Amino acid sequence: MRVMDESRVRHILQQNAGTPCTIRGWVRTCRQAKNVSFIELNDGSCLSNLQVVCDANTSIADAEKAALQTGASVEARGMLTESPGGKQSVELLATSLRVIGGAPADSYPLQKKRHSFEFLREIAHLRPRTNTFGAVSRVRNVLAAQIHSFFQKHDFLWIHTPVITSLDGEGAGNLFQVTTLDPAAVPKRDDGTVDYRKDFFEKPSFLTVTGQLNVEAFASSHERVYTFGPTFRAENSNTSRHLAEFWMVEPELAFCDIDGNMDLAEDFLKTTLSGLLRDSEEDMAFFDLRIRPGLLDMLKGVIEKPFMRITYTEAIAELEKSGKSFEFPIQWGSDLQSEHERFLTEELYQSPVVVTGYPAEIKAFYMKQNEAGGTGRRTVRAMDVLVPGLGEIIGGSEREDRYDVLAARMDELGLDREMYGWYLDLRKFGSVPHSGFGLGFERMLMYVTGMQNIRDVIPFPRTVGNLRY
RNA sequence: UCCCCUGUAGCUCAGCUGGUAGAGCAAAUGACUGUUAAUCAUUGGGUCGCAAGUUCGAGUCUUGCCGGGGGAGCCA
Repeated sequence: MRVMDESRVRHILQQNAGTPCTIRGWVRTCRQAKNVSFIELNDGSCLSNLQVVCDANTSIADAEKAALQTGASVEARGMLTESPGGKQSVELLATSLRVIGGAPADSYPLQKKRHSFEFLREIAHLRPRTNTFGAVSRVRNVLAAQIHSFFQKHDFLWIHTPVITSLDGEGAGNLFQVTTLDPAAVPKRDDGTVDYRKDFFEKPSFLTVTGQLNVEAFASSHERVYTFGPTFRAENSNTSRHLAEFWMVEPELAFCDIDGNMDLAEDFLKTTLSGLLRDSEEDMAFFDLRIRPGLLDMLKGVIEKPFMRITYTEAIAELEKSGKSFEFPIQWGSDLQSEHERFLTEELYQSPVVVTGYPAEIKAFYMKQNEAGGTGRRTVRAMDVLVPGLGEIIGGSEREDRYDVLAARMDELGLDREMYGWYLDLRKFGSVPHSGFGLGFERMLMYVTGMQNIRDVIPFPRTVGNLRY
C-alpha cells in the first residue's frame, strides 16, 4: 500500500474536477436509489466526507452492493467531478468500488444518527469513527504539535523524564505503586513490614506524578527545558475533570523569575491557541457550531487581550468588596474556589487573570518564599493562570533556589532530606533563580474543544474502577 | 470519599395514584434517475439492570447489589 501519496479525503477535496482518484475509507452513510447510490466516505484525515457516487457504469460486485453499509471499509476509484449537490463542491464519480471489510448493520453499534457521549465511551474502540471524536483526535494532535513547536522555536529541549520514580512525598496526590513482588506472597522483614529489598528496585517505587523535580536538573544545565508525557495519579476522584493517567506539559526555565514565568505562560497560551485556530480551522468551527457555541470568540479573547496580573492578596480584597455571596466564604489563607476564579475572569476583569503570591501553606514546598513584610503573612511566588470558561489552566511558580530556605521548609513539612538529596544538590552547586509551570494537556483540550468530560478528549480513559481497552 | 439524579427495543426516551409495554430514530424487505439527518410503504425487535420482598397482581412500591451521569472535596 502506498503510504506517502495524497489519496486522502482532505487532499482530494482540494483538487479540481477532472482528477482521477483512488480513495480508501469507511462508510459513514449510504443512500441508495434504483440507479444511483451515494456513499459518504471518511478516512479520518478531516471532518468532511467525500461523497462517492455509483451509477450504472460503476463496476461493483452484486455481493458487495449489499455490504455497502455504515461502517464498512471500501476502496473507490474514479474521477473527481463537480457536484450538482449543494453540500460539497466535488465528489468522486466511481468507476469501480470494492468493499474491503463489511460491517453488518444489525450489529454495528454506530448508526447514522447522533449518539450520546456516554454511549460512545462504552465503545471506545469505535468512537474514533465519529465526527466529534474524530475532530477531538485531530485537535489533540495539532495542539500537541503546537506545544512542541512553541518550545522548539524558543530553544527549549524536550526532556524525557522517567515514568517510574522513588519520590513519594511531593504532595501531588496519591501514587500508583510499581512492584514485581507477588501480592499473594509479599516478603516480610522480621518486624512484619514489607521487605522491599526483594522488590525490583530494592526499594518502593511509583509511577510519576510530575516530571518537574527531574526536569529542574536539566534546567540547571540547558537553561530551557520542558516535559510532555504521561502522568499518573491514584486519586479517588470521580469527576468529569480527573483521569488516573493523563498528559502534562511542564516547562522549566533557568535564570527566570516569576515575572518571566508569567510572560512565558501568556506567550505560550496565546501562541499555541492561535496556531491551533489557524491549523484546525474546520474542526474548531465544528466545535463552535455543535459542541460549544461561542467557543471561537472566547478563545480569540484569550489570544487578543493582555492577561491581567494581580496578587492573591489583591484578589481576596476584590472578592471581598464585590459584595457577592459565594458558597465558600472569602478569607485570606484559603485557596480560591472555582466560583471565585470564575468571578475574577468572567465578571470582574473579563479576561485571563494571573494570580501570584499565594499563602505558603496552600502551595508546594519547592516554591520560592517571599519576604514576610509588614503583615507577617508568608507567601510564595506561585502563579495560577485563570481563564474565562474554565478557571485554572496553568499552575506554576518560581522555585526556591536558596539551599537553606528550601531545606528548612522541607524539615518543616517533614520531608526526608536524604530522599531529596539530589534535588537539594541543585541548590548547592551553581544554583540559579528558575521558574516553571505545569499544564494538564487534557484540561487544555477540554478548554479548546468545549468538551465537557475529560474522558472524551483522551483515546482510552483510565479512571477509578474503570480500565478497559 | 460524600451528596443528588438515573438504569424500559440497537440508540434517545415516554409510560400519572400498582392492572401485564409504547414513540422517534436505527435495522430488514420493497419502491424511487442525484441524494446529503434522503423520502414513502411494510415487517421484525423487550426475562422493563440484577436479586429478594410487599401485593390477587410490580416497569411502577420497599430493601440490597451492580452500572451510568451530575455536583462537592482532592487536584492537572
